[in-house]
Amino acid sequence: MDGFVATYTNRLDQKGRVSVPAPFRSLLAREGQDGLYCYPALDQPAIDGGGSRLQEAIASRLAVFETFSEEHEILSTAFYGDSRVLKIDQDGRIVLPEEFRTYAGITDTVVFVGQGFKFQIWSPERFEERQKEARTHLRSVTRGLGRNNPGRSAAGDQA
Amino acid sequence: MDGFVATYTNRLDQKGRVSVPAPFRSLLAREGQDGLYCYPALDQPAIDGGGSRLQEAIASRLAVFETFSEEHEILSTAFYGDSRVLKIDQDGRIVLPEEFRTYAGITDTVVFVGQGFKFQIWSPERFEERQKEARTHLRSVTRGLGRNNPGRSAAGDQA
DNA sequence: TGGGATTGTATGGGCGTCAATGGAATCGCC
DNA sequence: GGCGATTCCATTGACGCCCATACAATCCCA
Repeated sequence: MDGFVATYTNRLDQKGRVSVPAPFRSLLAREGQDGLYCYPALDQPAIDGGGSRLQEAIASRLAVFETFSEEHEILSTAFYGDSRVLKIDQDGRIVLPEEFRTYAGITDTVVFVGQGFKFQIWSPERFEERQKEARTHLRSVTRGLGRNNPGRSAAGDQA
Repeated sequence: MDGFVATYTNRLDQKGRVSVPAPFRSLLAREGQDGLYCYPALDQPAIDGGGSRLQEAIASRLAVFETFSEEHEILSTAFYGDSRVLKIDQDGRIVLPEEFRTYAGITDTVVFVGQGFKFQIWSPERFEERQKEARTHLRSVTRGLGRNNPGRSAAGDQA
């Protein structure tokens, strides 16, 4: 069962470095990646990250369009232009670029959230808000289904 | 999977030289190119640049049209007629020809934008608009529009 | 079974190297 | 010899690489 699972909270140091959770690192290594592929999440103030599977997913979305078509041009600008390949140093850390920290509202602490074939990087505060929403939403859904409270929300707890 | 990824902003000096971003240079080297293949982008005030993969993409794009057909003539003129092979000096810099700077509205700063198999060179001002447009477009594509209609609507597959 | 040792991870900091950039020097064509 | 173009050199600042520390979980062994 390969996939990014669980959430981890790590701190940024003064250089803007942060450790990628070890389980995520070993999964990336298994995908045959040395760098970490990242871009701003489309509909959330967070950063999407992953390895070759994430890249392939993006490439396949572009592949349906004719090369040099206007559609291909503009989408590749948005996809690749906003992406970064972050180098993972030998201690397992990355430096989060300024644009990403701004976009996600990150200052000195980040949350890594596993999402299967990719994961997300959040600021703790914003992730907390989102979790709250997700829980109430989930509760209303389960109530509607007439089930018992199944327990925690899907995204799990702290590591 | 490697391609041109991310955006870099570099300055032109008084001689019109500008550093090609180091990651782009190493990718060009891996493609077995020493020069940088460039031409004015078809529908945008920017310069397309790349290596052998870009040239192959152009060739295969042209190949679908019959030689001497009107489409072939028009496209080959656009792709080949105004193209240049810019020499990369030993410090990793190129000299942007006057025609290119004029076409792209470049004065003293340029933006290199990765687009996978190629990249583009923009003036910062114009790129900002273009980027806004691209992000908006991506959002609208990803949202509601038919995800299973790769052909005519804008959307590809799920990522 | 308890405690010490060991290992792996996260984190902080020092330092050398490389990339970007500006300017000088050299080459070549006219 | 003049002038543009190319090569070479110097500076600076960021980044990668390395080492040190702290802490927790695990293992080993008496």
